[in-house]
Amino acid sequence: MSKEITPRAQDYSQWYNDLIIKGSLADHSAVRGCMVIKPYGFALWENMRDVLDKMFKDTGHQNAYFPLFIPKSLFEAKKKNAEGFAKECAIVTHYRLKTDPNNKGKLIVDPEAKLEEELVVRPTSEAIIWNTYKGWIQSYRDLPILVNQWANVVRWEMRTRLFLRTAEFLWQEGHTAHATKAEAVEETTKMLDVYADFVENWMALPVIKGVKTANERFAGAEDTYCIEAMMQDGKALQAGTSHFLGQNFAKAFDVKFSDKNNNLEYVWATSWGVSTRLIGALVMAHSDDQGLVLPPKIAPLQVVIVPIFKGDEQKAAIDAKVTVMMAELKALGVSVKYDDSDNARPGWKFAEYEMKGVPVRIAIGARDLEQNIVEVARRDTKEKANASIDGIGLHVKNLLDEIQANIFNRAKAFRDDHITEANTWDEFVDLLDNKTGFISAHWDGTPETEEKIKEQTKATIRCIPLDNKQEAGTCILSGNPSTQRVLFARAY
RNA sequence: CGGGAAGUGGCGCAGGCCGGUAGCGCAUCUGGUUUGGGACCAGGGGGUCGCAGGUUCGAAUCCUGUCUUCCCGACCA
Repeated sequence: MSKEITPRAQDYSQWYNDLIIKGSLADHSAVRGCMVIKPYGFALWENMRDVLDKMFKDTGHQNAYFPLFIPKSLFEAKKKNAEGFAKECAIVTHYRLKTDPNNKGKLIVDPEAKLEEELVVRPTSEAIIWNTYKGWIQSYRDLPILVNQWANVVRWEMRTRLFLRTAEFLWQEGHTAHATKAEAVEETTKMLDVYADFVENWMALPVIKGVKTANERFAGAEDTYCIEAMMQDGKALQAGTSHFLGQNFAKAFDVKFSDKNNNLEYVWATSWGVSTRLIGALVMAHSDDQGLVLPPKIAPLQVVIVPIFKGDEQKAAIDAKVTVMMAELKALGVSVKYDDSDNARPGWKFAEYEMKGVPVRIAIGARDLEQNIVEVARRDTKEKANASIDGIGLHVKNLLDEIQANIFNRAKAFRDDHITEANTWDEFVDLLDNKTGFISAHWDGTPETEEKIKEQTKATIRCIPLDNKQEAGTCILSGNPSTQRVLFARAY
């Protein structure tokens, strides 16, 4: 069949692409570097979005929306930020097309319709938002501002991969303004905790919280905090970032407020975001050679019921039982679909729902009815077991919880098993090439050394873990003194 | 931006060197038999061969140009 997936061991990249496309999450589009997110993939994103949105609101944030276009003069106001993104910006220069006088039926850009000032299609929204905040903030009484927006952004990447790096992607970006540094720093770490909570407890993906080195820091930030996850090939994937922006943007956009003592002060800022890239992380971390493996808590569909029958009589008897089971499951908040379509046989359906990563499958046939049981198959381990129809709702609900926990534990065991300490350069290179994963090693703290390591091995410092212990050592490359180990890895 | 591959029914591909008006698998439609791990039989529908020029009596095939996508690299918060 054309539905076969390239095994992980054979070609990891192709395996990933196959999962995305054959699992019906997304497709390539006619636009270079841009994908079509299909209904199944979008349902997954919606579930993730809904959970995050509630978490943001529970921590006092509100949603708003800012323009897609940013006037170039505003964009370049914060120099460091602008330079960081300059190489991958899409620019609007004209506002009208006209028919081509030399080529009937074709359109050309109307040279008469050149914009006075070019518009940058947002790669991120700090500039337009801080320009707006200037008008919102006069007094300490106007602070804090805790705003989030769900939006699309465009980054003209040279090379793209479905979900992991696309020219256009969906994300949320929080932008907050505070009266004090301490409050802004607290916000930065609070949102990092929210991300870690979400990714670990909903996506079942263990992460390491840390802070980025200067080289990897967000353009315009004082500090970039991150959560780093490990994929099944041992590579790292940055799953979310939270930036402490200091007063950088306030100064660039002249945003001041009067404090209680009537002194004018610059506002302190944070920004934080996660994107559809998380879907890529989810897929790469949990799935197998049979298809997607989705965590029950965010799976678009948690349970599918497949009937097996000969003739209308059996079908009617099965339908009756299924109706009862469905009601029971739905009452417990479980999403369930009864696939009694007659255009595919049971075996085909089994394979199809495994491809799509539906956590639990229930098969019910005539011989099950006689014994009042069903066959329950779990996607994560592919184990099958019979279960009594009585109390099936609770049974399945518990099973979903068990699957959620198992997927997390499995990923965590793999992750922990692939964090290794290296104490010599040879050891470092050997681990990177042969064992893969994260390598905990001493670093002398200079950007130059970090850069050299990257050039020689393609490994970057993923983060300095927040709970890092201090210990004296010598840098893996330079031999200079070091006070702590940092995490290196090759990354997506 | 460098290197490679590819654009042919909805999807995946063959045909191309050697030009003669398009074929296979899957999907789809109709009828029937089936249904506990990707069913089978019979019949049917669907394609200006990426686009634009050129050579030729004749181009999917040869030539020139062009567009797009994918993979590898460089680049990447």
